[in-house]
Amino acid sequence: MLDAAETVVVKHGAVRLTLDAVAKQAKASKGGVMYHFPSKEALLQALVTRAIERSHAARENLQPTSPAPGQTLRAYVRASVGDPLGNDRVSAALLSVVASDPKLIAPVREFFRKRLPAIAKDVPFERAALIHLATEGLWLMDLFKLSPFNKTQRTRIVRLLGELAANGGELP
Amino acid sequence: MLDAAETVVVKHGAVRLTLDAVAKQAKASKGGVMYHFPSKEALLQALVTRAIERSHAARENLQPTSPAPGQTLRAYVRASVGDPLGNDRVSAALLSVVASDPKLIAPVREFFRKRLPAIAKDVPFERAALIHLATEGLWLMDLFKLSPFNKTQRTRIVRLLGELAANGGELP
DNA sequence: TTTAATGTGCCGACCAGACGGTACAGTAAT
DNA sequence: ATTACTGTACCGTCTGGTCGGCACATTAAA
Repeated sequence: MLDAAETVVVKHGAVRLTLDAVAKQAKASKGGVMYHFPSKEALLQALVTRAIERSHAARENLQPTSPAPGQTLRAYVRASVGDPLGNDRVSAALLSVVASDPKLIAPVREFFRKRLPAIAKDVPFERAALIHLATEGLWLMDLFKLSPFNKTQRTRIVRLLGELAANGGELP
Repeated sequence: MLDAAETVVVKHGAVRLTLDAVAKQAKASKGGVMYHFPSKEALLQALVTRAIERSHAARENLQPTSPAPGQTLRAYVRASVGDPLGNDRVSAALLSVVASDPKLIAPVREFFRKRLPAIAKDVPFERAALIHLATEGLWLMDLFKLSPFNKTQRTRIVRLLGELAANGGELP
């Protein structure tokens, strides 16, 4: 059922996430959808929860073997922007709708709040903050298709972010 | 008329930007709104154009007197994230709706594409890209109320961005 | 063993409200 | 007469949500 909802969101965007559309995609009836989710908001909440869990898992899977400083931050960078919009089209499509509802955005905020200390424990604050912001910036701009960088430039930037995180490299 | 639309967007969010709501806010009739804008999309387009112009003007107004390298980039940083969500609540509220419509997002993308070379001409590419991304990241996270930084931290970050842009400072 | 009762999972028709847009008669100023 | 609206009424569509009911399975009673 949630799979069907995600398919709809990715295919037609979150604005067109309709109970009917989900029902159709799931080869069920609207009544059937309403049976599982008491309201549309409940459905959206479930989607958000799932997206958060997936994002969390994506980073865990890239967790480094070596405990050298900055490796966790580097894993986060790779998990987030390693390949353009590869992993998480669902979050991408969801965000615009979720953003306009305080109830839905709250768990996402919580997720972000907890993630920062988890990934940046062994890196100086300002460096970690900069890398974190740039990574999120790139992710968000990709999502809105707003990024002014071409493919080559993007690759360079991602590499730079990884180096800054792990090797303590300096900016040119 | 556009002022009224902006008021509605800021007060109730862009999802509730209704022709009726705009008419009511402008103390006019719906017919009057439709007289000026043939469709709702036209109204949204006008709002987007206005927001872009305002953003452009905000940066121009902070244009530096000295032509030292990085000053333009620094002005951009200050104009964008100098104070939290001070200048441009309209763009903020608009974005979530604009993002889900390719026709509306296109001019924004164009704006971004042209802005990057304008602000980063006299700064090494990787440095400029990093500052640009971090700035946009901070702006977007502020907008979605997703930023995990408190006020003190935010101030530090903004200062860091300015220094990296202008003085060629290095990361701690 | 047959029959009745209860609960579950789902269907599909329908409803009420919101919204974009149309139509049109009227009006006040230029 | 033209322009720039107002005000009202209306339409079609979309959407979230409700509601009665159906098929089926399990359980309880006769």
